[in-house]
Formats: sequence, C-alpha cells, structure tokens
Amino acid sequence: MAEVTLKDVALASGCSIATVSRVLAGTRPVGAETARTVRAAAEALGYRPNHVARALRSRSTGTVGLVLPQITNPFFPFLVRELEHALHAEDRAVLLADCDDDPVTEAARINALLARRVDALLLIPVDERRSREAVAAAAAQVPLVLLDRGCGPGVADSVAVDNAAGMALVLAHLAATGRRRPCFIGAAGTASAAAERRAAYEAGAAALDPGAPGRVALGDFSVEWGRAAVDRLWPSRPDAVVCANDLIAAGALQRLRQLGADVPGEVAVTGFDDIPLAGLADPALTTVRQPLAELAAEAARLLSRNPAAGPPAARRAVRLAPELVVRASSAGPGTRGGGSS
Amino acid sequence: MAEVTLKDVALASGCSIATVSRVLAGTRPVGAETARTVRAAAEALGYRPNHVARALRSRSTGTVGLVLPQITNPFFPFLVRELEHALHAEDRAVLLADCDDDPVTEAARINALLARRVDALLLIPVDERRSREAVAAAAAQVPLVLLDRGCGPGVADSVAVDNAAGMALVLAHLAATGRRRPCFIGAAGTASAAAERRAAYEAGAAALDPGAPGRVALGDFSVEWGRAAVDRLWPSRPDAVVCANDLIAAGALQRLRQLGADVPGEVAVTGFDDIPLAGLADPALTTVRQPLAELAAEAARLLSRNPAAGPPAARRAVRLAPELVVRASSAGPGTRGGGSS
DNA sequence: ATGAAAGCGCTAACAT
DNA sequence: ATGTTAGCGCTTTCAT
Repeated sequence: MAEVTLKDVALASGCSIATVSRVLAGTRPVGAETARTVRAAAEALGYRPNHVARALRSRSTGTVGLVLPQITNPFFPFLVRELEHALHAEDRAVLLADCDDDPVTEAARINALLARRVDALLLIPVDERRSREAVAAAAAQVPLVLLDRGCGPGVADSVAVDNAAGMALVLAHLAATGRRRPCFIGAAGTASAAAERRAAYEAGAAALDPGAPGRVALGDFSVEWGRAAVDRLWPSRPDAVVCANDLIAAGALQRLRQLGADVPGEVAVTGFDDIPLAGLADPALTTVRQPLAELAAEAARLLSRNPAAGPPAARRAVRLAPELVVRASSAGPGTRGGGSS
Repeated sequence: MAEVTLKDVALASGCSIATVSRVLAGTRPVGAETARTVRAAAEALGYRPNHVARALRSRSTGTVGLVLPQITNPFFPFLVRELEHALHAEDRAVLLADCDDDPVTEAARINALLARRVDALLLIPVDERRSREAVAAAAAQVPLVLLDRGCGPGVADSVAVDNAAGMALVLAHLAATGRRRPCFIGAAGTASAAAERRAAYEAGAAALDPGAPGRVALGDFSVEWGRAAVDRLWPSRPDAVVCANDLIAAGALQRLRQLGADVPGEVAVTGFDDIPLAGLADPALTTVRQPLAELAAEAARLLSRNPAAGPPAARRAVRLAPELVVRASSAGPGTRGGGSS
C-alpha cells in the first residue's frame, strides 16, 4: 500500500533512478535491454509516477484551467465536453472554475488556478470590459486562449464562431423564404456575441427592409427576456423574429404562441447556437449551429503553440464558420402549421 | 517577473524561511511583531504560494476530482455548479473528467486523476455494475463519494435524492387529482435512479390500479425514448404518463401532442429532476425537484470526514428528500387547456 | 518563538 | 548510454 517511487523501481531493476526516469518519461535514448528490465520492474511493483513531484521539478503541471461564466448556460456543457476530450487526449487535466457570471468571482478563480500552477488557461470571459483587467494579468503569466467571447482587442488569442456570418445565413434564409419585416431580439452590452450578432442583424436587415434595423429590442440571453421582448415587438407585426440565441428564441416562441400567433405561418422565429432545446421546441427552432468540436480543437492547438519562440507572436483571432440548421420555425409563410422536422 | 519564493520573503523580512512558512500557513504560533513584518514583505514582493511544492511536501494537493458520465446531460451542470462552489469555498480546486458514458473511459479518467494525486474523488458512476471495479479500486486509495447514482452495496459513501420518495409524491399527486390509469416510461438497467424509480412506480401504482404495474416501458433516459415509448403505451389509453426523468417526459409530451392527445385534459405527464427544460415545455412539466445545493453540500461534507479516525467507518448512504413541483402538465382532468404556471 | 536542516519524488545538468 | 548530484519550493522535525 505504500507509494512506489522511482527509487524502488531503480532498486528492483538494478539501475539508477535517473535511468528509470528516462525510460518511463521517454526523455532520452536508453538501452533497449535496460528499458525492458526497467519497464518490467515498474509494472511488477505497480509504479505510478507522481505528477506532483514531476510538476515541481519540470515546472509544468500538465494541467489547464477552464474558466467559464456559468456551467448551467446550456451552450457551455458541449463546449466543455469537447475541450475536456481534446485536452485529455494529450494527457492534460482540466481544472474547472465556474464564475457565477460575476467578474469578481472570475478574478478570484483565475488567481486560484494560477496559484495551482496551471500550464495554461482557457477562458470564456464573463464580460467584455469588466473581465479585461484580470484576463490581461493572467495572460501575462501563462498562455491564455479566449473562447466564444472576446475581451477587448489584443488581450489574448481567441477562438470563436463567426457571429456575423451566422447572422447573415439567417437573414439570407429569411429573405429567400419571403420574409420582409424582420425584427431582432438581442442582448445589450458589449460581450462580443451580443454585439456582433446585433451589428450583423442591423447591417443585413437594412437590405431587406429599411425599417428593420429599428425593430430591435435588447435585454439579456434568457428565456424570460425572449418572452418579454415579444410583447414589445409583436405590435409592429414583424413576419420574422430573429433572436440572438436559442434561449431568447424559446421564450419568444412560447410567448408568441400564448398570443395566438401562428409560427411559422404568420411569423418565423430563429435562434442561435443550436442547443438541444432548439430541436425540442415546438415548432422546432431554425438556428445557427456552432462548430463546437472545431472550436475546442482550435483552442487546444492555440494553447500548445510554443510561446517562447521568437518575438511575442501577434495575437490570433480565429473565427470559425457556423452552419444554418433549418427547422420548422421558419418554414415558408405558405406552409401553415409546419411539421416537426 | 521571476517567481517570488518563501526564500525571497525570508530575505526581505530578515527571518528564516521556516518562520515565513509558519506565518503564511498559520501553522504554528508566531510572534505578532514578526508576523506583521513577514506579511508586509510578502505583500510587497507579491508572494504567491506555490501549491505544487506545498502539495509535494504535505502530501495534499487541495484538489478533488469530479468524474461524471456526461457533462451534456442537462441534469449534471447544476450539480457541477453547486459542487464547484462548495469546494472552492474551502479552497479546493476541481479537476473535471467527462466519461462519455463509457465505463472504460471512466476507469482511465479515474486513474488520470489519481496520478495527479487528487485528495478525493466525487464520482457519478456511469453504470451500476460496470463501474464497480474501478470505483472500488479508487475508493481504496482516496476518500470517494458517490453522487446521484449508486455502484453496488458498500463500495463507498453515497449521496443521492430519495428516488422512492419522489416517485411516491408523484403518484400521490396523480391519485389526488383523479388519475386512475397511470403508465410508466422508465430506463432499463441497474443504475440506481432507473431501478429505484421503476420499483417505486410499480409499488405505488398497484394501489391505484392493479393493472398499472403492467403498463411499463423501459428504454433509456432520452427524449427519443420518451417519444418512442408513447407509441407503445398510448394505445392502452392511460390517463397519466409517469416518466423516469424530464428528458423522457419532454419526448413523451411532444409525441402525445403529435398524436392529438390533450395534455393534461386527457392525460397527465410527469417528469423527474426539474431541469430547466421542464419549465419550458408546453404544457410546463410537473416534476420532482432534486435538492441540488443540499446534495452538493452533503457530498462535500462527506469528503471532509477525517478517514483516519478509528476503524474504517461504516459506509454512509445519505438520501435527501425531493420536492414535488406541480405545473400545468398534470392539472386536474377537468381543467382543459391548462395555463402556464 | 525561531532557526537549521532534512527531505517529499522527480528531472535536468553534469559527469563518466 | 548510464550514474551522480543538485535542486524545484515548500513543510516539518529537531534543536535552540
């Protein structure tokens, strides 16, 4: 039951602990014969390397911190899963921190992870502005990649979906299916997803209808806000309700139904993100699917970029193309009632 | 930019590193005067303890592993959030592992966390039987608490909701609102949530209707299964569809609506867990709410139980009482149409 | 109350 | 290719 250490393996295999270390860590060339002996001894004794000691000596914990605003936001668990798999695949462990959507908690969590000597930080900032200081400080200490949301220019590398492209897909689809009076339910604030989707709507919708950019209601990314916003926008009788994410769209859908509106016959509803809820809504939500696995892979790749080579490499801002998922909530106006897809 | 160590603080404050350690870790009595000086020096230099070195020396990483079947199961993120907060509150960090619902991956993840020297393991087993071996082996090495699902008798301490009590609440509610022909859509397998909810339904429903225990369909905990199961059970015209969790209930609701059934007028539908989807469904789902914060707190408490005291303390199996949340999907049969609650 | 010194288990120079 | 020797930064005896 006592811990088996390198020393034990060295004793058992009749060579020095340095050699054993080299064999087991594969760090230097080693005699084929010795290697076999050592591995056998390690196996026999049930040796398990002590990552803590290794980390202290090598100054690398093999651990990355994952900091996110709220794990309960239904969009994040999928991202977390992909990240966890991508990282474990290269033998890095994931220290998880949930910030409760609060920049102060976020700063505390970042510090806690830094104190634990994470090799790198993967971070979805709580707030574009209020997270900046803590994020910039952290980025000065370890490689840091921003995910999904930005945090001001030049703070760190970032990976996100191309929000503008996604919104353009939605608007093109609505135009192609004959919608002419769109409106937009978005989120206030400067978070990149909120701002970019809003800006893209305003830019794209003007081509459809000069009045469209005016039909905008801004709140937060919640179901409740989706419901409330419909009360503000429905009186202007839009034929499409473009929502900044699926939660808002779910709320909008619910409220429209309560008001007796015919979706999609009278009015189309679209979301963004393609969380599971989108497929379950009635009618099922047309939405924009984020390339989660690719986002995760790209983030992991960015983390592994050797930061020591050459001058402080320019920040990268990777944007990945999303995909439109057409479901019943935006079926052509002629198609009354819609079916589930 | 170089790391500030205890030695630097000792030099700056003119005392030994041992004293500094004692001041900063609050481990032993120390002169008030010295303490002040040391703290000032630490502050001035921006000293940050190195948890890795501390862990190597003290044989405690201050880290607990959280192993779960699938973070994308919508029930888990809430539990994860509560656990994260409970643990960070006592300065423990959380290493997250997602098992992709696969016992083999689960075993690998457990080993990875053990190699990282987690102080303890919080684990939601993938499978009652197939997880047992790996879990038992892990429990022999570190304190381990099972969450939400069991893993055979006596393997480890466990914390879960009282599934039988929850199901009894549902059946009592249905009986009180005049339902007489319930049926049950559950999950096959031996996972405790599946088995206990199923058994409780069968026990409780027999009192309502001798034929009820026969109207049971067993699949998995998914929306798809909920949909499919309705096709099997609806022909027998139940007046209540009791589901083993909210995902199943969401699927059942959707399919019933497609078949033109009137919920709740003609048939009530109930879920279990109270995930956010439950409130969003139409009609909103009557369900059983798990006391998540209490479950998390209890799990954290169990982890902190000093395992070194006395004989290997008997395993604890803590069961917490759930709460019935009545919504529109089970409004009395007379109340046609229901409103959103 | 404080200091000196010995490691925790490992990797990385430096020898050989 | 292998062994020897220093530590990584900290906590913890053991002295004083």
